Amino acid sequence: MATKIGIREVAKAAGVSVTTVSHALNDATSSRVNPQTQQHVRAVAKDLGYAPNRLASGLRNQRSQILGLVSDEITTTPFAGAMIRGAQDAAYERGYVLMVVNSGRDPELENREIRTLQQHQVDGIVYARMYHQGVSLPAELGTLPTVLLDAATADRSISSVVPDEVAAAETAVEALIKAGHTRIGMLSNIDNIPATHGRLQGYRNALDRHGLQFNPELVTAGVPDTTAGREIALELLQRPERPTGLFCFSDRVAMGAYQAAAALGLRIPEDVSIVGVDNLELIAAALWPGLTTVALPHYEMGRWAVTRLLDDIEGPATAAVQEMFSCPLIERGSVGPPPD
Amino acid sequence: MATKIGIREVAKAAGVSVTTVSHALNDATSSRVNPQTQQHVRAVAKDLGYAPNRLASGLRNQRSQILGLVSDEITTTPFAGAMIRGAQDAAYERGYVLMVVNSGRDPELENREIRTLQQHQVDGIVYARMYHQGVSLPAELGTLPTVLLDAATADRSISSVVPDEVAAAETAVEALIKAGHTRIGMLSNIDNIPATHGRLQGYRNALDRHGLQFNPELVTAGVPDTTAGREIALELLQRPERPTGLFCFSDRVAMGAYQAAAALGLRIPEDVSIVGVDNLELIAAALWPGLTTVALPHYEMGRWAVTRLLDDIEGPATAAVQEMFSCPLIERGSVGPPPD
DNA sequence: TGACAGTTGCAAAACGTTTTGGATACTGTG
DNA sequence: CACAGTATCCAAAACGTTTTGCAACTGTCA
Repeated sequence: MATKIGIREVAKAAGVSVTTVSHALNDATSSRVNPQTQQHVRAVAKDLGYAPNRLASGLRNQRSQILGLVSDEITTTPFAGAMIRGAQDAAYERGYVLMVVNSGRDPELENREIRTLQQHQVDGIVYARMYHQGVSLPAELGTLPTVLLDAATADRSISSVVPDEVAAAETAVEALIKAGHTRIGMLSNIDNIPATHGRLQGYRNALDRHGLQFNPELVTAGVPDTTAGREIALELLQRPERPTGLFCFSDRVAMGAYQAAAALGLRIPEDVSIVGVDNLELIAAALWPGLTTVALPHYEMGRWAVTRLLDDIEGPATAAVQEMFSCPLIERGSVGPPPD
Repeated sequence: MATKIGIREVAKAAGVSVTTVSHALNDATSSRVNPQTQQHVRAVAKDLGYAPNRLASGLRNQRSQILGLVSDEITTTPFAGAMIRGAQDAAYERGYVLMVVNSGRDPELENREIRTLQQHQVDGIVYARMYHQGVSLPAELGTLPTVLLDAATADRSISSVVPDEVAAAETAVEALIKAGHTRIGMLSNIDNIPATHGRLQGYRNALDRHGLQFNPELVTAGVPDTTAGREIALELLQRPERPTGLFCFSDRVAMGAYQAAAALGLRIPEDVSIVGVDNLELIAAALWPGLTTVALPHYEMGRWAVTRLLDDIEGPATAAVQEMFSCPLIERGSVGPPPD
């Protein structure tokens, strides 16, 4: 730990110039250095525990090997972890590292944070939002390569990735249909976001596809949390023609449905089957019986976002692409045949 | 967006040297520049939208203004978000930015990641672990300033912050005692971690302090998840002398206790009162009635960790300190007077 | 033997800052 | 009028890399 060892120390120790060291370590193919010297230099470098200073090389190369990840409230949700891990893993594999920054809902703060990232010369930015339609990007981003995570721009001008909400709902509802249910209710969301419309659409698609009639009487909506879920489920389950299957907007809502069923003395899945959306371990695996649900692929989306970003940065320019990820069904114990 | 504007562009535009620009922008106090010129330079810089290149200044100053945050599986838990946000907020306020990296359980990967952070010349590292005792730091860290988040070293050689498990349990159990309970059971954890011992200790302390006898018959332990929680709760609630209050190792375990109570036809809190630990919104607020629990202050611990780290980095050397954070009681609806 | 091509190595410039050690002009003093 | 002292500014070096252009050497061929 005497002196910080840099490229000159290696050069001195190996008896060559810094130029040669640099060539030996980086340009594997370059014929500017004798294979023997190269090998020697590498050995010496390893011996000394040489680690290049990335500030210096970033400065010289105009490439920091840093990616910015800016996000809004999404970091307060249980999904944040998976998304960020996906992004990180992908970045790591390609020699990049992530600078994570979150702004809550404050656009002023967000702009300052973006400027900070730019001062650190990030090579690109992953812009993660709670999925709303028509996100508009802050002007600060300028020409910096960017991709949207869990959101999309109205004009489709930059690449983005979101879950396929429609297909997710179809999968969920079809799980009920395949179990034999024909009177399937939905506990929907009142928020005007893509997930609401997409999942409702998927619900209708699945009914249609299997020759079941859509019945507005079987759909209610509320705030997508457990308390509201319990209330609207209570109401729905007390309608004269009680549904035997319930498609819930989210796992949290489904938890409310469990509570409602318990309050009414209905057993799951014998009396009523339930499926959710999200696959929140904390809830889906904890409920009793376990909740059958479709998983939102946050890890995979995080991965995709930085992979795409790095392709943009390192490769030739290509057209923006809007990606949709499908959501697999996770079967636990909340779906069974309908009572007769 | 013609040419990237650097300090020279500002200098040229302001009709002064780069030296003067640098002085004008940084050294507010230095008398090396005439107040008028300083003001002028600043105006010009703002006009041009000048933003210093932190790679360059980092290189020159041997200070990157970057902090590394390395973590293990903790990023897969629901707590990660809050911890990281706390750390980030504190960093941001002092002009630093966070590089987040997670290694799962792979020490090999972790070492490589730490080396990467060092290549980026991070000024210090927050090392976040699931709270185990006697964490040992990877040798790679060398002399880099480090603070431990949610863990502590055996030798107390570096600063660390953990929740005060004992006090947390005392708070929780006292909530039951104050409501009038005298037969209080505990659903404990079988893992050999500080949380297990600390919370058990706190449970005993609280009983002692209020003249209640500790009764081993009222304590069972299991894996700290909902399924196991249900089972051990079922067992405990069927003992001849049924406890009227239950102190649960965690909110997930408490959720299992809710299920057990429901299975036995016991109402909460009329027949049995329950308190947990963690304050996981997803569970505690969703249960019905809401779960009274003590909150683990992850956000605050994250904040403390980087604040302390920055003090170490920027200030004079001080002795390592082991910090314990207290855990406030969050009252919802699961505690009431015991049945008579 | 001399010209030439190919190989291998190096010195030096550049990336965008910060800071040191002057230089210059101005102020007042003896 | 010379002089020290002060205020203001600047040129140049440095941080640790990468890369360009050039030099030295080797061997080949006429």
